[in-house]
Parts: sequence; structure tokens; C-alpha cells
Amino acid sequence: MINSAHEVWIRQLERSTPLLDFEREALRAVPVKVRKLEPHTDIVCDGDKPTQCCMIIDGFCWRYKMTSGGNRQILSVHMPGEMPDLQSLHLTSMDHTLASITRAEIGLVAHQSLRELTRRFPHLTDALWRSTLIDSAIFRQWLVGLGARTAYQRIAHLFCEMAVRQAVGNEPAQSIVLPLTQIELGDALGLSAVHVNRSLRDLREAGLALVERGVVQILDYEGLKRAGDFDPGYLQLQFVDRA
Amino acid sequence: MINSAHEVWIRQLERSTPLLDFEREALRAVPVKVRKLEPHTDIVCDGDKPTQCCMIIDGFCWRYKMTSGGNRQILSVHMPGEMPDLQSLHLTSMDHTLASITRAEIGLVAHQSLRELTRRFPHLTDALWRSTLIDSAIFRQWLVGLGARTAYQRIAHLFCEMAVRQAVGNEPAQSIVLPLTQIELGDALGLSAVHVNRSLRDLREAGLALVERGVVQILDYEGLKRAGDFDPGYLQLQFVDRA
DNA sequence: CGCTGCCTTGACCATGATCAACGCACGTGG
DNA sequence: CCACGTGCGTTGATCATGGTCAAGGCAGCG
Repeated sequence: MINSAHEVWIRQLERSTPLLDFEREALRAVPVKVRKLEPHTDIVCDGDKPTQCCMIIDGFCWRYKMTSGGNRQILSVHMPGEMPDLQSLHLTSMDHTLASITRAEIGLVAHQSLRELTRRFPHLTDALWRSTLIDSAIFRQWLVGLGARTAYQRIAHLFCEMAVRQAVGNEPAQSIVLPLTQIELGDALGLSAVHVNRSLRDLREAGLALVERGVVQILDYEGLKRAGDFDPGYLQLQFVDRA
Repeated sequence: MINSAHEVWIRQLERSTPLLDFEREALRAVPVKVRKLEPHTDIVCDGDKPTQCCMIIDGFCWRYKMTSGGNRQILSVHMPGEMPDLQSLHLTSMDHTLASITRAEIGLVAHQSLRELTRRFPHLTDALWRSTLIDSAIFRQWLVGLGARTAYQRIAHLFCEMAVRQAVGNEPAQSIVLPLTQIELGDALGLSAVHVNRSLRDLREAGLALVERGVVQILDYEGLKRAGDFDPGYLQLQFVDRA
């Protein structure tokens, strides 16, 4: 299989950090246990003390946290190649839950293996550290969205971010996969499903983006960028979306 | 001076990661340029590509980001011993601004020095990486607050967090320093100053906390915890607030 | 003494939440 | 093949949390 776990992982890391041949080889040597998951399956839960990390090979995952009042805040959405719980390598207990969204294939990597990798290859340590820092930068952007932007702006910003994160070449994706219902979008953006629906209609009527069955058609990327006050710099990608 | 830059830094790191003698010595050997700052002075700005990191020796700092609409979102508040822009070691450009809040003393550390440190002392790499991961965990909590909690709950949660982060022994601080005006609290919590004022009045009338001139008196920590749905686990401290 | 910044309170407004109903697509079983 | 259930999207009506506008008080400072 060409899209093996390791290749997907390496490709994702190289989106932000160039690697050398021997480093790619070192990554390929890391033992990975592959698992298939049904949709909406928890992988590691809030409070767990995991001894392994999860790499997404195929499908989508998210991280979320429940409040005591029963509200769910979705913290992030993840796609193949990403390791959403890499922080567990250095934080003993989970402060949120990681789960699959769609049917998914994941690879489990023992903390021990990752620790050996970081001891032997300082530049890979940097690359992995860097990936957690980008994760953090994305949280900061979401924070700005929830604290200082309107519903319409938040959605536009999210669509831009996903378009860039799902870019294949140097161009943001024209149509992006976003396997969230409107209820779930609301839980991610701090909005009610009804209001998400209305804002999506507004985006459609403004000719910016069109959503159907988990796929977002970007009709006017530049317009969306303006609407969402989006600047892709925080994603720290090698290719840059210059516009 | 007993509270030198290095000692403050080491003490802060040891709140979450125990260090060995030779590691403390290695930290003490890192060259630090000390600077004094007036209140509300930008240290590194959104878009900058710094070649050094900033350690807080005395006083308070924050990180914030402006939206195109002129809104300011305060992302975090930092105190002595912390290195709020450590992420710049691995992310080329700043996605937000770091500034002093109060009059402050900071120490500048060249990226080069930190990189050498991480190459020679893997366990210090872990400790520094870990500190950026805790930073990230705090962002996640703020995200939950802005997305899923009411004004009253957000403020209660913030007070709890600051009480624990400012703890001296094993107990959360009884009175915490929070040098923010109500306008600034609003910018941190995604609220208007007027609404912050009213929520503070509610907290006071509920007998939970009392705010005056940058100092918060915690009247009922357990009550605040309940009100803010606060669980200190995400701060990953060595001592634990068991209650 | 008077400015300035911050806190406080009141009155009114708006973004977005809640409640409710309906349509539609899809899946399942009779 | 159709009847039914279920989950999701859509829309309308009403409500509320929190925003905006405005004004006055008070403390600190030049």
C-alpha cells in the first residue's frame, strides 16, 4: 500500500518542516499498530493517562471537551497525517477527548518509540515540537474567533483554514471535506445549529461558499478571506498562499 | 540579587517538571540580557521574526491579537518565570503580539542559546517543550470558556486559574494579582466592560470573589471552582489541588 | 484644581439562543 | 415496494444574554 501510515505522517510533517533522507528512514522505522474505527468513536478520553499517541491515517478526527453543564466544545478538527494527541508524550493526563468523526484508520505509536526517536534525532524532535506549536497557533486563532468575531466571520475563517490545510499543491482547496453536521459546526464555533444554518445561508447568498453533505465548495476564496479576516501565516506552511 | 532571572526561570520550570542539579546549572549558564520595560510596551509584534525569546523576571505580560475590525483579543496573561514567546524558537513568524502589562523586567535569551541547550540536554528539551504544551492546554480551556460558558462562569474560571498559577505553597493563592482593568478583562473574555462589571458585582454578591485595583480576593475558592467548572488538571502542576 | 482614566449604573438594542414545526433523504423492515 | 422512523436541514416566532450608548462619580496626578 502506497499511502501507508508512515508516508502519510511524513508528508504531513514535511508540509511545515523539510526532512532529510535519514530522518524519513528513522520515521519509517517507528513501529505503528494500525486500527480501524467506526464513526464517532472515542480514542483517548478526558482524564486518561495514555502511553501511546494516535496518528490519523485515513478519515477525520476531532478533539472536544464537555462542560459540567453538558455543553460540548469542539476544540479542533484533524485529518490524515496529523497526530492530535502528541501532547500526551509530555503531559501525563488528557484534558480533553480525542475521537473519530468519520470511519477512520489510525496508527498507534508507543510513547517509548517517540521518546527514542527524539533522543536520537534532534531535528525530528524539532519537527514534532513544531507540529505541537502549530496546533497551539490554531487554538489561538479559534480563540480570537470565539472572542472577537461574529458567527458569519467565524465560519468564513474556518472554511479558509480548512481550505489551506487541505491544499494539495500550492493553492487552497476548491472543495473541502468537512464532515460536520450543522449541530457539530455549532459546537465547534460556539453557536447554535439554527444560527449556523442562517449564517451558512448568508455565505451562500453572498456567493462565498456552498455546503452540502460534508463538502464545502469554496466559490470565492478571496472573498472568504476578507469576510473571515483570514491570514494563513499562523499555519506556518512551507508553500505560502500569497494573495 | 537572589531572585535573579535564572532562579525565577528555574523555579517556574520546576513547578511542572523536576530538574537535576546539572540541568539547573546548565540553565544558569544561559546568557540573558535584562531589560526594564514601561507598562503596556510591545515586546514582539504580530508578524515579527524574532531571533530571541523573552523570559519574564518581574511584572506581568500578556499576548494579544487585533482583528481587522479593530477588536483586541487578549490570549493569555503571563507572570514571572514564564517564557511566553518560546514558540518563536520553532515558528518563524509571530501570529500575535507579546507586551508588558505592568512595569516589568524581562530577560532576552538568544534562540541560539536555547537551541544549544536543547541539543545538549534532552531532558531540558522535554521540560521546555512541556511548558509550551501547558500553554496550549490553557488556550484550550479559554476556548471552552469563550465557546461554551457564560460571562459569570468565564470570570470564575479565570480567577481559579490565576489562583492556582499564583499559588506559593500547595494551596491556591487567597489574593491574586490580576493587573487588568475591566475593559481589558472584557478583551480577554470576549465580553464588554459593562458586562464584566455586572458579572463582577454578581460574584461579589454571591460571596465568591472581590476585585479592587488589580487584586482579586478569593472569598470562597470551592464556590468559585463550582461556578467556573474549574479543574486544575490541565495546568499539570507537581503539587495538586485536591479537593 | 481640573483633567483623565476607570468604575458604576441605567436605558435600550442586537446578535444569537431557544422553541417549535415541517420537509426531505435515507435506511430498515414488513 | 411502500410505510415508517430517524436524523438533519430549514424556517418562523419569541426570548435572553450580553452589547452599545450615555451619564455621573471617584481617585490619582500634574
